[in-house]
Amino acid sequence: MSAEADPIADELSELIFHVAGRLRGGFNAAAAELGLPPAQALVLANLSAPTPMRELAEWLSCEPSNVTGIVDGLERRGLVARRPDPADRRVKHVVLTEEGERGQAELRARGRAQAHALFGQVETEKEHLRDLLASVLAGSPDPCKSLRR
Amino acid sequence: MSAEADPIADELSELIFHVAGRLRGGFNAAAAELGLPPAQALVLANLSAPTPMRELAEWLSCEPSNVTGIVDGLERRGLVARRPDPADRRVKHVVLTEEGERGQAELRARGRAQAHALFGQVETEKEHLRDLLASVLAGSPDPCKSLRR
DNA sequence: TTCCATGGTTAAGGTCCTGAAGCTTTCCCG
DNA sequence: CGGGAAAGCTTCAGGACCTTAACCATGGAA
Repeated sequence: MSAEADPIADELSELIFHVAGRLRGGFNAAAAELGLPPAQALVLANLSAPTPMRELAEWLSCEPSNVTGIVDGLERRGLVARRPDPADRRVKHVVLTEEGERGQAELRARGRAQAHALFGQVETEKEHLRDLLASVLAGSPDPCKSLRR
Repeated sequence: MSAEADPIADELSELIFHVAGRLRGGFNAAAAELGLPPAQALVLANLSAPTPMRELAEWLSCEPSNVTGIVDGLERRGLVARRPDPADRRVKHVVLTEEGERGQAELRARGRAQAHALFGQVETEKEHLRDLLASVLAGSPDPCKSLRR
């Protein structure tokens, strides 16, 4: 149990939080302009293929009962629909409506613009930064599969 | 309005979110073991000098009315106290109790351990990673002052 | 068939957050 | 000096998020 000081790691945590906070702030602002609360916007932005509720819960790292409410909100706004799985009538797949596709495109466009603006600062070192972050994550296993594509 | 693709920036956003999520997950777990909800733990971990409510609100990027509730929680648990400012009787300074000092030490120790574990992966490049992240943040103005020390 | 596991929902309870309204205290300008 | 505007904090109403426990319907297997 190494109790070394490692002040650089402390700094790194703080920096990561700041950068993530900046990104999340921008994302939430974009979501608010579409009249969407953060969690609903997060799902909308990352949903592509029809996805069972349970899978969404895993991806969000929360309880399935919570996902019910979030998807309820998206459904109420007409951005998403529940489609029963013909093979297993217990599961319901969440799918984008056409309105949902538009909202997703809007959110993703804003996210891309924001990322481009933020990381333009390190234009010449983007690949390096990416590799460093990736190797940080490679340390411990992360069971989160991507929801996109 | 450059609408370039910039797929690296997209990747970077996702990576930042993942790393931050890992950190936040660990922090929240540590907080939960102390019986503290996330926001209260966040304040406890970062509070050092006596701090007016308004300043806390700025640091948390939220409305002052919200801070009231969070500090109420910490006060209810005996970790924090409200001390009136003798110079301006409108303001109340939030200060740590002895119990609060202990909780803060515990939270910070866990945070340090976690950061060390995570960023040990890039041992030889920590400084470089720090500089890259710092220059990302240098891009736009961030009015958030540190609460520590 | 019977039993149990699984996917999803409901209900109750707590935390976080906002906006509007209110209180006290301070500040400033006439 | 006096009176209004402004600042700091709280309260209230309302919404969103999240967890646990209980429940229903379906599926699978002994």
